[in-house]
Amino acid sequence: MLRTNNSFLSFIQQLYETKKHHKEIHLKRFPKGSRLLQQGEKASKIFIVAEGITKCYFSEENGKNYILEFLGAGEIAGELEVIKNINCLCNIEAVTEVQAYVLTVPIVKSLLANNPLFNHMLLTELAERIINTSSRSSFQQLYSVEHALKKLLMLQSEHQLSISKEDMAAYLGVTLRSLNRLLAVK
Amino acid sequence: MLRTNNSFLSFIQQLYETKKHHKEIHLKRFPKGSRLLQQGEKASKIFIVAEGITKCYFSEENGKNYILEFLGAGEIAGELEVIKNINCLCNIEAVTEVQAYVLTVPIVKSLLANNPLFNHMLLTELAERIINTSSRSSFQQLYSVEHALKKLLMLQSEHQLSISKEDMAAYLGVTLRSLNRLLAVK
DNA sequence: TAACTAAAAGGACATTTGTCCCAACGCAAC
DNA sequence: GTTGCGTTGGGACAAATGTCCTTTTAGTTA
Repeated sequence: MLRTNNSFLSFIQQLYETKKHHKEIHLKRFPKGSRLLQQGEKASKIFIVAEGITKCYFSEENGKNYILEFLGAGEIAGELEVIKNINCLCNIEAVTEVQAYVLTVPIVKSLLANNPLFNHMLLTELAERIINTSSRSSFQQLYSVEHALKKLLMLQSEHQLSISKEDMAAYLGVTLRSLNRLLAVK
Repeated sequence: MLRTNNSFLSFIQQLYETKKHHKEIHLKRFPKGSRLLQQGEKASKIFIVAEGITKCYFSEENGKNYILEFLGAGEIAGELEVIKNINCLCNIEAVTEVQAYVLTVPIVKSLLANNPLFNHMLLTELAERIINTSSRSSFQQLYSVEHALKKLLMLQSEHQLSISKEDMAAYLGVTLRSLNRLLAVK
C-alpha cells in the first residue's frame, strides 16, 4: 500500500546532481494537503517523490473518493499521462509534507526515447503496479470488507503509516460509517 | 473490456513470418475452455492472441473468481511474469476457440533487452492496462452494482461480446443471484 | 475559560447483497 | 422418448452496507 522505489530514487538523484538539467528538473516542497496533480487537468509536470507520502486517488462524480495507493520515496506520478498523452487520471495529494523532483514533459519524453535504463525501470514499475492494483481489486471484490480491513491494518502497521479514518474508508471503498462499525465489533 | 492491440498483432505476425525464430515462436490452437496460463504455476511461455477471445481472471481461495478483462487479438499474456520473474498471477482461459502465438521465455527476454520498438509497445500496453484496471476498480467500488451492470451491458453490445451470466457476475464481482435480481428489475 | 472546528463514533432505518435452497428450461447422450 | 446435466431464474431469510443524523472528543483559537 505504501509503495517506494529505490532504483528510481537513485536514478533521479544522480540525474539531478549532474546539474546538466537544471532547467528541466528541480526539487520542490509541497505542504501537507496540497495537490501535485489534479484529476482531469493537463499533466504539465512529472513528479518523483523524494521525501514524504502522497496519496493517489480518484474522485468520482458522486462525490466519493477511492485511494489507489500511497506513494513514498522514489515513486513516480504523471508518467502514464505522458505515455498515453491524456489528462490526469487521478489526484496526487501530499499526505505529509513532501519533497519531490519535478520534471518537465520534454525531459521525460527524451528519457523515454533515449534512455534504456529509464525504460527498463519504468516497465518494471508499471508491471508492479498492475500486479498490485489488480490483485487488490480482485481481493476487495471477492472478500468481505472485514477481510480487507484486516489486511489494511496489517499493512498499515508494517509500514508504520498512520492515516485518517476517512482515508482508510476511501482505500477500502466503503463509507466511514461502515468502517466504524467494523472497527467497533473487532 | 474486450481489449485488442493492433500494433502487437502486426509486430508478432511479421516476426513470425520471417521464420528466423521458428524454434521460439509458433502458432497454436486452443480449444474453447482450455487454459493458456494457470494461476500460481510457473509461466514457461508467453502468448499473443491471434484470433478468438480469452478471459483473464483471478481464482481466490474462497472459490470465487474475478474477471479482470477479456483479451482479444494482439493482446499479450504472461509478460508480467517474465518482467517480474514470478509465477502466473492469474488464469488465462479460452472463451472461444483461440489461435495464439506462443513465445518462449528467452525470446521475450531478448526482445525486452534488444528491441526498443517492442519495449515501447509494451510500455504503452501496460500503461493502458493500469488506466483500465484502476478506473474500473474505482468505479466498481464507489458506484452501485446497478451502475456497473449498465456499463457492462453497454460494453458488451459495443463489442458484440456474448458471455455467460456467471462470467458477467465474475466481472462485476457479485454473486449470480445478485446479478439475476438486477436483471429482473431492469 | 469559552467557543469553534474537524475528526471520530454510533443510533435508527432502508436498501442491497449473500446464502441456501429449489424450479424451469434447453440440449445432448443413450 | 427419457435421463442427465449445465445454465438460468427466483423465493425466503440473514447479514452487510448506505444514508441521514446526532453526539462525543480533542485540539485550536479568540
